[in-house]
Amino acid sequence: MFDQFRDRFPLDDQHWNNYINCFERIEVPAKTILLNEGEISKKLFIIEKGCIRVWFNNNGKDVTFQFFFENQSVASLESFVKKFPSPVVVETIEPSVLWWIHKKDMDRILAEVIEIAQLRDQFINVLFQRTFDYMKHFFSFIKDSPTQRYLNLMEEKPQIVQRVPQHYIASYLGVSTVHLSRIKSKLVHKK
Amino acid sequence: MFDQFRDRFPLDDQHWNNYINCFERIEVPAKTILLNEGEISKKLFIIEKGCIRVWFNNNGKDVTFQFFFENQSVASLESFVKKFPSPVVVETIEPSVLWWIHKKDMDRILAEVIEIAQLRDQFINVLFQRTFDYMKHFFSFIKDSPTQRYLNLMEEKPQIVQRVPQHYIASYLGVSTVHLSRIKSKLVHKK
DNA sequence: GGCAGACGATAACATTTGTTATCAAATGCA
DNA sequence: TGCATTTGATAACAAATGTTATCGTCTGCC
Repeated sequence: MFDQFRDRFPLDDQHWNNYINCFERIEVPAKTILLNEGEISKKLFIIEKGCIRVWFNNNGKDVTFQFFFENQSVASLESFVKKFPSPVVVETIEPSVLWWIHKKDMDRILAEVIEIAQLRDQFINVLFQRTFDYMKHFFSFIKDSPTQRYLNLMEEKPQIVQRVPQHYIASYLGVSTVHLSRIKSKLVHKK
Repeated sequence: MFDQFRDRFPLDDQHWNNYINCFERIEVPAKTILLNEGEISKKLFIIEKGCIRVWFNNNGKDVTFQFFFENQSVASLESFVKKFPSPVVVETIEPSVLWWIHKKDMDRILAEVIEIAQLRDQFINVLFQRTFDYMKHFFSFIKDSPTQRYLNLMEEKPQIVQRVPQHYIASYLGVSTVHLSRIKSKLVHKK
């Protein structure tokens, strides 16, 4: 699982093994809630197999706003970093195989690792990249129609369209399930 | 202008003065374009007086997506950091007094300053905070009606409502100017 | 002072999107 | 296998929002 990341980290084997031993492997069924609204996040997850959605309750309707797949790490970032009650629920969509690490271990690793200039730069790059991704996603809400957002999604993240139930995608795109059906139907009709 | 920031930086006066001497003061009229779409951003601005909007052209309509006021720093972040052609235009709304610094100076300062643990943590915090702000703004597009977004804006950033022409606010909220007028009119009527 | 352009309100109409209800197909599970 | 649940399509209607056009006011500027 971790081998694929090994060469990005200029650490000796002892440190490296020490770090990856902090992770624990679990297997969970679909619809497992990994973090509930209002909880304070203590775990960071990495997905070996499966997928996860992050959503929140908006006046009784659930609104999905992120999807994660294999090899991605997942947490309610704001809650994990700042110890705020999580505004979101983290939940598996498919039966999944996950690795998790406790926040106190993660903090310790980060504190050590950030002294290494190269890793620090990687870390800062990741933070920038995350902001850019949000900006981009946000842009598309301002400028694109729901139909265009759906087309973008198929183009840019086909995994989501293929693996995720459609009603989750609808709320991710900011439309009702009925309307997403209409959008798909119109697209097929035009061909 | 820079005194207000002085105590946050554990630097000796020589370094500090050296850094702030990299900034240059300019006065510009309203509707001055500081960075155009497609340009690569070389300057970071700090606003002493005035306000700035960041917008982009979407099929002939301009869409505003950020406002900045006194004491805030402004750049097309993605362009400034990654040297990409800017997707956005940076433009003054009011006649403004600005301080700017060239990217090559900023990079040098950052490289020096990031070795200081305390400043590095501040820097990382700013990056996190920026991401959280985007998430929050984005959330409100998914979950709130345009009316609610307008109410939030009045509550959270009254400066914008007070100082910025309404048609810019409309595109910032993701509605047409006509609809924003309707929203305001309904709110007044209900009182 | 007067003029051009920017700004904002409003009306009428068009289009998009949401809501509710119903049905069919697929899926999971006992 | 068979039943309950989930998922998705569609229709009919309601509500929200966009578009175009018109008008009045304000503002900066010569």
